[in-house]
Amino acid sequence: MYTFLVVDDSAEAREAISDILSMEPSFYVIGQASGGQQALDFLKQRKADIILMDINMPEMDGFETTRRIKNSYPESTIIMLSVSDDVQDFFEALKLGAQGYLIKNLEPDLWLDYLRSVASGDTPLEKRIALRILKEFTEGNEPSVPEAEQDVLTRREKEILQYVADGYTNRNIAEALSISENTVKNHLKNILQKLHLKNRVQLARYAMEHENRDDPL
Amino acid sequence: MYTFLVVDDSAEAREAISDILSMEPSFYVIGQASGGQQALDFLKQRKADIILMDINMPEMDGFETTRRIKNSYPESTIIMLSVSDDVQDFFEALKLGAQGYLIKNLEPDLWLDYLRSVASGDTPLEKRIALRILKEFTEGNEPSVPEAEQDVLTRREKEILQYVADGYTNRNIAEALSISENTVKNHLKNILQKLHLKNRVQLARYAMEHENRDDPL
DNA sequence: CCTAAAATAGCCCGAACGGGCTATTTTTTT
DNA sequence: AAAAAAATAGCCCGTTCGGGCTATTTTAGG
Repeated sequence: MYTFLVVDDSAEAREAISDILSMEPSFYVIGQASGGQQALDFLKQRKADIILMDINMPEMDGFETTRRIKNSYPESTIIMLSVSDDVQDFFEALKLGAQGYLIKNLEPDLWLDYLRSVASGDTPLEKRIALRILKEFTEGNEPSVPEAEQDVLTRREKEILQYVADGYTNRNIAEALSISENTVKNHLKNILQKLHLKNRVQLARYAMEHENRDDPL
Repeated sequence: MYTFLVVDDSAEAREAISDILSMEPSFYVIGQASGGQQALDFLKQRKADIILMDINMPEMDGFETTRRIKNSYPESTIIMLSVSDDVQDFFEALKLGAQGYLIKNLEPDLWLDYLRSVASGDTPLEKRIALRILKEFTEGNEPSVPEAEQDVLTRREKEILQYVADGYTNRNIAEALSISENTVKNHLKNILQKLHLKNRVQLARYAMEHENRDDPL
């Protein structure tokens, strides 16, 4: 008996996913959400064993939603869904603490296999399974492991992030570093994009949680 | 030999303060700053033993500047200056970790007495001294201790603060709580004022640092 | 019951933010 | 020396913030 919440902005997609899930007798879809906010609202009322979360959604994307759900319910199990086999997205999902990553147009059988293994909680191997499935779509690519996976931010970007976390405005940062406010904004845009975050408060959270101890660069 | 940095937006005030300090041979004013940012910039170059910080300044007020200085240099000694004998301000200063609070139009002798005692580091009694001086101006007032001094925020305000710290926009918060965005903004304004902070990033910091463990309200 | 505090909501307005662009210079790497 | 990455800077434009107001309704406390 495993309960699912399906989060996707497309109603057709939600139906298609529910159909696949219905092929496994022990899987129950107890809710569908058309967006991140809806998902959060749903979870306030009722918990699901496994949350299937589309990445590409307007308003609040799957990364952000996952971040918030994990923030409120760290123990929740989230599988992220995407049409793409983007390695960056995949690692981003893992970084956010998602339990898995599924490419949408895989065979239903593969989905069920995967979800059964997640549900049964054989879970230290989750990542291996995800990798295996992902590999089906990336064979012929680079060795996939893009290094430290934390050093996405450049030195300057980390510096600016620290100022943001200290509550500086863009203008303040520009003054402190003797550069133009436009440059600060550019860095900010890049940082937001790289970290899949949406505003400077979330950046501040990120900075405090990752607490780059005295950036030993 | 004690070095001082005087922070005040008024040049006349800085001069007056420096004049008082010059009456004590072991006191040296090594710098003046006309604003919070200037003070921070100065401290990047040179440290002062004691920082005299005016509270009422445009741009970045004394509370905010103190918060940042304490953030970067927790060991620094800061005395906050004000024309008022506002009890709230006084406690706010202590809360931010300032070592003292001086009312501007006190007798120079009292200033020197006070600063000598701070400088000599007899310092657990700092607060007592500050209180004594403050008392000269509050005699005839209420028993001055305004309770827990932490419960400034109402239940609702704490709730909203939490959302802010989670990176929600005002609109998001309004939706999550089913109230108007205007109301959220009103709460936000009140919170900012009560905590003497300037923007939501600083609120996020505050929230995370004070980590209301599961608000047991 | 009555009153003070809190929560709700609106308006105006300037400042700050964030996204989407292009483009040049500097630094690093190959 | 050439190529790639990073840092700099600008522009436009719509959204979000934050401050200053007033005002009504709800909730608590005396």
